Parts: sequence; structure tokens; C-alpha cells
Amino acid sequence: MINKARNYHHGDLRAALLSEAAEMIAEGGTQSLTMRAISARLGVSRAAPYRHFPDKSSLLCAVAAAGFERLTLRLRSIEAAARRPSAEQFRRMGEEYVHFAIENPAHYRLMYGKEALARESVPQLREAADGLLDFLIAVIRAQQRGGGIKRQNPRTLAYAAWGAVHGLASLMIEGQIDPTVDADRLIRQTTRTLLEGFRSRRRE
Amino acid sequence: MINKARNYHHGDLRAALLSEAAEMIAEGGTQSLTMRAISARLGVSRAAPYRHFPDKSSLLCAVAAAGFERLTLRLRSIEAAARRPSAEQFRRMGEEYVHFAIENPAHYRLMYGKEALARESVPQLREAADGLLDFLIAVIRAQQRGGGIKRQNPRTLAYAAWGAVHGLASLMIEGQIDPTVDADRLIRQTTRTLLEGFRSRRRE
DNA sequence: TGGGCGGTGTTGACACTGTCAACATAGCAT
DNA sequence: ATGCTATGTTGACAGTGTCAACACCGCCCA
Repeated sequence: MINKARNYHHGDLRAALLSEAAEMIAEGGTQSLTMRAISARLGVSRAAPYRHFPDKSSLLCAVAAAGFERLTLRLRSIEAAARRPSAEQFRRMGEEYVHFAIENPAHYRLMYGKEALARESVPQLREAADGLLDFLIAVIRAQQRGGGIKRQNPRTLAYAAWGAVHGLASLMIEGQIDPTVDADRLIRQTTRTLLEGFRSRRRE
Repeated sequence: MINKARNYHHGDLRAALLSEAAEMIAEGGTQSLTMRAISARLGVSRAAPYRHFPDKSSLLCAVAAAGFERLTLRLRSIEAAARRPSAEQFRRMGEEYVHFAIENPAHYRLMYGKEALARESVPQLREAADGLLDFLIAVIRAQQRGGGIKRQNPRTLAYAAWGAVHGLASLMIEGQIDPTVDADRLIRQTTRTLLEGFRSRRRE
């Protein structure tokens, strides 16, 4: 049962499929991930993956779900780094979000691509994405309590924040941003501009 | 030369391919657009399209480019509706942007999907997307002159605005938004929040 | 008028894909 | 030892994008 490789049975093909899939996507994009190719790389026949995932789409969804979990974890680590919520911390989460996308463009694209994905039929993916949203809502609530963010429906604000960073990330990884602009600077300035919209209205 | 249909030669296959492709995408998603299917719908053989587009990707890029042009046109019409730029007009452009995406989800997805698209090799697409960006920059410049938007590099602000509405649109068409929330209300509130970040700093 | 020529459309073929049915093996429980 | 179930294999099929070879149309020029 403990990974006795090179046998008729692989040992833990399911886990191997997930990690190999993520690696192939990182190397050559989702396009390059083919059932036959991943099977060959794992030294297994083309139909073997179908014992663990009903179809290719399900495998991709599982990989996408793992992406949401990793992303949420990264944002959580920023939350944990400061002892009290601050507007600057909130902004830095936005930066971190975009950095994640830039570092894992193909994986990030997969997370949001509906094309060729039967999302609804894979609850794990829905839950992973909801996990990210719930985290954002909680962060915003905490910021509101701290007085850094204006009082308004936290869910609405979470969608606005999520959308804003997702959009910037998306434009960047799809090559829509003029390559001569300094990416880090753009991210910093943009998150600052966005933050101003979320701020509590000053005493005026 | 003038559309003599039902002949050996089609008349204007190139234009027919573009419009039929857009229609198929709207009906069943990019997934459903296959070279053989579109050829059949136009009563032509499977290889005929290759006389007008070097490959499927090029056809998709051309459709995507047309999408950018239509979107830019819609935003322009909002600009034209008011005689002077105002912050409210700027916000309404954001609303219109998201509405376009919601009304043409598959087409919108195609415009930004790098997957299976050889973007660089189709300058027409690059130009169409740049046309949208240039328009946004011009709008922001005008708003800055009118005093509605803070003075900062217009290009940077344009990216921020573009990204923000693109992200919201993307979340909505990918089904990431809780279906029980009122979409129009969310769009209105989000564009308001975003706008506050772009506003000129008040005299404080 | 006729002859050819370039643009356009067709047919046959190929390699590749996801997926299924039928079969084979391994290891565990009885 | 026997059989059961989970897992892996092989052969096959329909569908895909794309190319090479061929066929046809209509225009230009002799």
C-alpha cells in the first residue's frame, strides 16, 4: 500500500495525476495537458486516469480547486503576518493576489476558465472558490471593525475587491498590458487607487 | 460578384464565416464552433474556410477583434450621449462595459482567452484591444481636465479602471457571483465604490 | 473568341484527441 | 485456496484540425 512503484498498480495514481497535471499546465499551458501525455509521463496506460476521474474535465476541475486553496492560503499568510488589520495590509493582499496570478498564469487561467469545464458537477471546485470569497468577506468585516473600510454590505465590497484584483491579474497574464510599464509599480499604484474607494469616508 | 449564392463559389465566404462564427459562439460557446460545423452551416466543404483564414485560431482572433470593436463602440456612444464629461458618465461607462459582457458572455470570454489563440500573430486583434485602451485613456484625460478624476498617469488609471470592470464582468459570466444577489444593484454599487478611488482628492 | 491563370471550393487522408467496452492482474478477505 | 474488488491495459471508435492533390469558376489578355 505504501508506494511500491514499478508494479502493475501504481501506488497512488490519483495524487500523482493531480501533481503531474499541475506541473504540465505550468510548463506548457492547459492546452498541453492531454490524457495520453500525462499517462505516458506517469508510466501508465491512457485509460488508467479514468479509474480516478470520470473525465478530463473533472481532473482539470480538481487542479483548479487546488489552485483556489493555494491562493487562499497565500492571502491568509498575509493576514497572519500583522497582528491587527490595517488598510495597508488589505492593500498588500491585493498585491499578493496579483502576484499569485503572475507566478502561475496557466494555473490561474484554468481556475477561472469555464471553457471545457463542467464546473457545476464538481462541488469541490465550487467550495474552493467559495472558500476564497468567504475569506475576503471575513477580511472586510475585520477591516470595517477596525474602521479602515467603509460600512457597506461586506459581500458587495468583497465582490468589488475580488473583481478588481482579478481583472488586473487577468489583463496582465493575457498580455494586455504594455510590456514597457513596470508591473510592480502598476500593481502598487492600482491597489492604492482601489483602496481609496474602499476607505471609510473621512470626517468632512 | 454580388452574392450569386448557390454557385460553386460562395460569394463572400470570409464575411459569412465571421458572422456565422459569432452566431455559433453566442449559441453554444466557443467549444461548439468547429471548422466542420461552421462549414456545414454555410453549405461549404470543411477545407473551404482555409482559403480565408490560415487556421481556426486566426478565425477566432478575427471574431474576438470584432468584439473589441463593438465594445468600444458601445462605450463611445455613452461618451457621445453627454455633452460634457462627468464622473457619473464615467461610471456609466463602467456599467455599460459589464453589461456588454453579460449580454455576450461567450464572445466576451473569447476576447480575453489566450488558450488556443495565437494572439501575437494576428495584429488585428492587438490593434482592436489597443483601440479600447486608447479610448479609455482619452476618456480619463478628458475627465481629468474636467476635474472629476485625480491627476495621475492616465495610462495607469486606465489600466486600473479597465481591470476593475473586466474583473467584475469576468466573475459574473463565470458564475462566481451568488445568483441570489441583484446583478444590476451589484454593478451599480461596485462602480460607485470604484469611482471614489478615481475621484479628485477633495479639498481637505 | 478563345486560352490560360489565379482565386476559390472539394475530396481523401493523416495524426491526434477523449472515451468506452472487454479483458487482465494484484492484493485482500474469506 | 478462492473469489471479490479496485486498479490497470488493450483495442476500438467517432470526432477534431489540417494538408496535399484535384476541380471548377470567372476574369484578363491575346
